[in-house]
Amino acid sequence: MSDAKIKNMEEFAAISGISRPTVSKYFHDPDSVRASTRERIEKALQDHDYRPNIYAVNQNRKLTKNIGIVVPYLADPFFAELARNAEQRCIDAGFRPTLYSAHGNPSVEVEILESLRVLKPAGVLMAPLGRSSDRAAVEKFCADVPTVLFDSELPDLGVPYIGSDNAQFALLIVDYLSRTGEPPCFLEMKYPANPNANKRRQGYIKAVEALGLTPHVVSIEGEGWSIEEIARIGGAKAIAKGAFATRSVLCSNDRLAIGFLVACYESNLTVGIGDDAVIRVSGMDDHPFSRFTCPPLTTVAQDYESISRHAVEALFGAIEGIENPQNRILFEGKLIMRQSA
Amino acid sequence: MSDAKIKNMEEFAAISGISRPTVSKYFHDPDSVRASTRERIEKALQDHDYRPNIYAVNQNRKLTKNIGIVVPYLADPFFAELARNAEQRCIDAGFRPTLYSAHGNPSVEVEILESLRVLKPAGVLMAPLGRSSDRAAVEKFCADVPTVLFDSELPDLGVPYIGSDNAQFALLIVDYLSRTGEPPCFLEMKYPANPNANKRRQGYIKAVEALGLTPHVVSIEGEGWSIEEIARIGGAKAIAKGAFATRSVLCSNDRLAIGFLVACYESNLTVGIGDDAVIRVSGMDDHPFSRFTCPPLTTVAQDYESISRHAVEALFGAIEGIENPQNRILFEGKLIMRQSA
DNA sequence: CAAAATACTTTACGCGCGCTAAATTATAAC
DNA sequence: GTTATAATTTAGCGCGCGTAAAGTATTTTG
Repeated sequence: MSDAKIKNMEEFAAISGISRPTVSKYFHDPDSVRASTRERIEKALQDHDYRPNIYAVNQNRKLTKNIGIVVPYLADPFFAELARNAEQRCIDAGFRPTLYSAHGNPSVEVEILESLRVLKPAGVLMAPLGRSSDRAAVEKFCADVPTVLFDSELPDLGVPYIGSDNAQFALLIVDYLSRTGEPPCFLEMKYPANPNANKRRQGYIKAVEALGLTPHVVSIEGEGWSIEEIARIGGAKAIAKGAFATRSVLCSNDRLAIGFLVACYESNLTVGIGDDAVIRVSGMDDHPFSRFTCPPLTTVAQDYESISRHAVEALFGAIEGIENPQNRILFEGKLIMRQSA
Repeated sequence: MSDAKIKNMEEFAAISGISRPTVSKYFHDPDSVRASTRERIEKALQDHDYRPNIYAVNQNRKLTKNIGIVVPYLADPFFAELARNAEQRCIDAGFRPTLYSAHGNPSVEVEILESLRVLKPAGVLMAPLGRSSDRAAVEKFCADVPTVLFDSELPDLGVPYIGSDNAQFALLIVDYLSRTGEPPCFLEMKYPANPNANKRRQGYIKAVEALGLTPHVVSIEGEGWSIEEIARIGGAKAIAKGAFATRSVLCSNDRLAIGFLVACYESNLTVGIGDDAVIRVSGMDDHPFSRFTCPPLTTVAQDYESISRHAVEALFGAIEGIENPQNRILFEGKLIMRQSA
């Protein structure tokens, strides 16, 4: 490794004994040059460690190799995992993903889109905040940049969407809980962040009614992304009021369930399926932390793998201008039985 | 808002009636132009929504406004929070932060540094993986790019470091636990990911010995970042073996404690300070989830705020070439008393 | 072995903006 | 109103690379 630093492609081309346009071609696609020239370039590359200036490259290419990955709340390990998965797939495909979190804030979400425009990304993978998202801003962005939405849908936007079949989630776990004990009540936030919550509630009601039973929905106050804390406070109140008609609670998502478990603990309700337990609690999502609650949380697992894979593939399709007829793909969940229910 | 799209600064300058160099100056620093010209530019900006091409800008500036924020494991909410905090501060200072996670993988960490070189960032804020980091690669990077390390130190690297006074953490909580009950045993991973763990163990030993007592360190097997799972498995084994000499366990960090709480649950040990409790468990870090365990976790809170603020400030100093004599700043922790101990 | 096909080289321009020096205003100070 | 000062304009080069056209070398084909 020579320490003589190479300034630009011109110099590097001279050193490797190949013309600059050919070297440029090589960096764009190594297989596009003859094997013998490729070898010469790669030999020079070993000795001199040169890399094209990314700014000069992107200035001249119509399309950059950048991909934006936008999630609503990165401090939620659920989104961190989804983002990580998608990120790796983009890298493997030769793109440069960049991660953004709206931190639960709609104006931050809009700012992210603005700053993404400047980056002229090839495409964007976006899990919107949901209800609080600036629909118009997102719609306009999607019209300008190939975008695939995931996790949370913005209805009727005409943008490709990959997510979970939330109604099926509810059906699955209502079925299980009803088979193994009392049918569940449903715990949710009164003003949930995204439309998934509504679909889960509807799925719950339908599933319970299909069993000829009466649904019981408990909606608690509180907005924003401090979901565990909202569930802890609201859950304790609901317990004190005797709001739960049965000894089984299905929470709209795992973070709510985690908070509700604390509420139960603080209300001296033993949770689980043991003899001493007085209440069963379950969630939905298979949040990374759900297996480390006490007791470990019974839940419905999102198909992380399939969602991220299909989202990325749909994006690559959109980037290449392929109109996918299947504009909306939903994946089923799997029941994860643990000790809480 | 006219829809006529502006191609470049030349065109925008013509529309706003100001010369291009002045417009350029404005974008570099709005206050560097006369108020009256600033108004004219901003008026044109309202009508036409033009933004300088970021690639052309960065190609010509010696120094970009990019800042890299590198953390070892973004799916850990602790790092997500630290990153978020630092990110916001960078934005407020007019920089463009980009978030990277090594996902617990040393080779990914090196790749991040490589790709950061290409971005020619003004500076980098890095929480290294720790023990598994490629020291040589990090050292070389730090020599080339202004870098501030935080959370986890790479000793004797001569790079500014902002972190916590881990020995003080241990002292604080050993003191508390010993005052209110039996002195704690110390639970840790045999091969911890970063040097903080060692300092905490040393602090624990010193604190216990200062009380004239015998330290008991329990080191469990397992490597990597699945810390809760490691603690669950290893903790259960240790419990079964009767490895804990006292009825009080101090875990090296909150994630270990969260896993250990599950081990206790599964071993039918009631945790807490109530009459029925047989063991007290505490952690260190004040992990975002530590308040939602059952029982809520007693811990020592890292000073997120101070760490991120000082790290960012130290970085800004380094960017401006200011040699800070105080090359290493440690912050004290605060005792957070909850129901687990 | 000649012709055709492919790969490469040379030349040259363009991308959008940073930056500078000199000339020309506009503003502030007296 | 004159000066000193600050702000702006004019003019033009340079950054590093993409890309196109035309010519030359190499490989493939028959």
